[in-house]
Amino acid sequence: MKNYEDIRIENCPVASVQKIVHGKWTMVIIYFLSRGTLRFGELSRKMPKVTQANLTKELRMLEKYGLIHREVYREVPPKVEYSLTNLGLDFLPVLEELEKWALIYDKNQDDFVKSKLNKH
Amino acid sequence: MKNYEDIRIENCPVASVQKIVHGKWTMVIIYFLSRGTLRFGELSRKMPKVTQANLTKELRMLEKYGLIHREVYREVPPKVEYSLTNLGLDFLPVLEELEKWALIYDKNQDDFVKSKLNKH
DNA sequence: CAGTATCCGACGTGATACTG
DNA sequence: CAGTATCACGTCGGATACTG
Repeated sequence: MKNYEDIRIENCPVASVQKIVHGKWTMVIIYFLSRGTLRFGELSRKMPKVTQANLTKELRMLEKYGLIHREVYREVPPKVEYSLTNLGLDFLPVLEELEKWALIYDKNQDDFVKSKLNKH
Repeated sequence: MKNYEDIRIENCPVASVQKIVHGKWTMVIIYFLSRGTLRFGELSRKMPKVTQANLTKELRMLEKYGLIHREVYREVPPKVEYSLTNLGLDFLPVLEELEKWALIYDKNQDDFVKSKLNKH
């Protein structure tokens, strides 16, 4: 019995990728890069709430996990471009489903609010 | 975590639901509940790495966001059943895409390891 | 331009003990 | 059985300042 309990989370294929979706800004980064290659500054400007330090951290993580590609141009001033890898592109269907669900979720929240307002 | 309302401003539809997928165990909980209603103890046994305290927190969060339903039976001993709401069921396509991607990701990692081993 | 370096506080997460 | 209550610890993320 105890042994069967130990099988546990291996039965959930989702658990292994939790470390990727768990980052606060990862989904947003992938979303923006899905529309095309972006330089660091461009990405940073699209996400003004993220500090450069944290944006760098997240980008490094996504690079490490193989979802994005970092292309450094040895120029002055320096230029770095970020783009999705094939693995990153494969992630887009997830994002699309998540977007669809986000719409449902938002509508649900609206209905919830309205149902409260309509009470009399 | 700061408030997630800030993210919403940045033109990314995904950002608004980040607070849900960000939880370490939320996806796993939804995964298990997608296979049917479970009692607290059953769920807990499937996820032995999660303490009761944290499992409760996550369940309360998912309940608050409307993804799961908590049914309390006033019995002795107490009995509580968790199940997905319609909104929770609507989330399953996201989970399915994520599972598909997890397989690609895992294979990718394998290939990465193999390519390292094959170097001579 | 594209980062680093450093500090700090808030939060997430786990361990343990207790309860109606 | 299904939780609560505490405590402890590590990490995440933000603010600010600095650099090749």
